[in-house]
Amino acid sequence: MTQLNGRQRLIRAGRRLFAEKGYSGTGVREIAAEAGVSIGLIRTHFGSKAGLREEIDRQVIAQIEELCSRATRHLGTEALEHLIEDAVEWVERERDALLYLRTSLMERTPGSQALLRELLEIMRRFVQINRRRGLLQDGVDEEWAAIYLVIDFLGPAVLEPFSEQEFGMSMYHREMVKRRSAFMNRVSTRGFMKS
Amino acid sequence: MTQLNGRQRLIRAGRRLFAEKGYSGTGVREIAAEAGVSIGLIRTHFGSKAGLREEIDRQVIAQIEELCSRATRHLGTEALEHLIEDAVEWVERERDALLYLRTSLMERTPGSQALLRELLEIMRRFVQINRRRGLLQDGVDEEWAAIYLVIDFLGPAVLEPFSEQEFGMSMYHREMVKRRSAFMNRVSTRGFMKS
DNA sequence: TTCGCCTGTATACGATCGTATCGTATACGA
DNA sequence: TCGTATACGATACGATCGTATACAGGCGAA
Repeated sequence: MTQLNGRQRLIRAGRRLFAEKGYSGTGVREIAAEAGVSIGLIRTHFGSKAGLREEIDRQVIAQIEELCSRATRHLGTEALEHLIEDAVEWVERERDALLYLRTSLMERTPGSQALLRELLEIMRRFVQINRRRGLLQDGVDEEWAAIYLVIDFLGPAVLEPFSEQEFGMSMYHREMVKRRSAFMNRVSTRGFMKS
Repeated sequence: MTQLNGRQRLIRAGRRLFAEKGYSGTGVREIAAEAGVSIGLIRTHFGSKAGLREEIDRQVIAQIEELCSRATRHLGTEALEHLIEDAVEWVERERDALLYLRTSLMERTPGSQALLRELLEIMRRFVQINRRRGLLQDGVDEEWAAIYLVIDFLGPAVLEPFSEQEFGMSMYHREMVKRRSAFMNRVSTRGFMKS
């Protein structure tokens, strides 16, 4: 991290702090201090605090797009498993990005609307492709299937900050993921309750 | 609303503004203005801004507890339908409370941890009862079933602020709810994809 | 009545907010 | 080696933050 320049360090620091304490809960002095640079640099590179957020938004949205579109190249329940596994790997690599995504979604950032739409579009396409391949059960409400997939993608992210306390480990811990993957696979093909 | 006293009006105003713009995004002057009282009254009744939030937390948590425990007195998929329908009625009556719940959960309020735990406990009990009555399929991961239920309860709340834009109506609009209820019923008993 | 209490208002205070300004150091091509 | 752009720092400014203080009217108990 030390070899990063001021601009990149500000992005890192901003992403982490916005994720943890929210946009309006974080001051520019705090960001600059964590990045180890002076406050003025925010203005130099991003114009303002809001400009910094926009840049962070852009980068995180790009990561999510990449993540989802790579996983949904597969089909059926296999694609869902890929999505979960890719998400785990991503979270291990860029945990701050996930928590930022979560916070941003809750704060109704300019970028968060775009992010949600992108997520919905990806899931809609996924459902559509699977229907064409005959992998969808008959009579399924396709729009709700897409919404359902978005919710189940975001769910663990929403619970993540409470996960250590409630379950003793991260929602993206290998063991947790294995159980989640098994459960989701089962639910999506057979359900879990008797009718 | 006009016949409410200062204390109650502050709670209403705080709940709405915290829900919309977050805790640190909302100033005490704004709350007092919306409530139509003076700033000093926050200190009189709640000691501080944080004290006001704690009081709001208490009230919203109580509402959620009431909501969930009433619905889960029923069994099986019928209980899930009840939960959805009760939630709709609650949202129609107290829309701000739902949005507050959402925001609070994202901000990791002192109260939000308690709320999530309560939600988990309710769902765990629900799963356990259904297992005893033989309404659960064999070999289901019960802990994950509870987590899954929490996620699917919170999901629409998370999407709600984007719902009007993305779907043209609230997540708790009758039509939306009907489709959601049907989809969730189907998924929980049969899934939606072929294996 | 008078006292104390409760609800409520008005305003002042110090801290912190985001932003603007001005400064220097370094790098690099002409 | 000069000119200029870029990278970065120090500090000042006005606004707004949450909180504290001072005080006013209403009301029941003495």
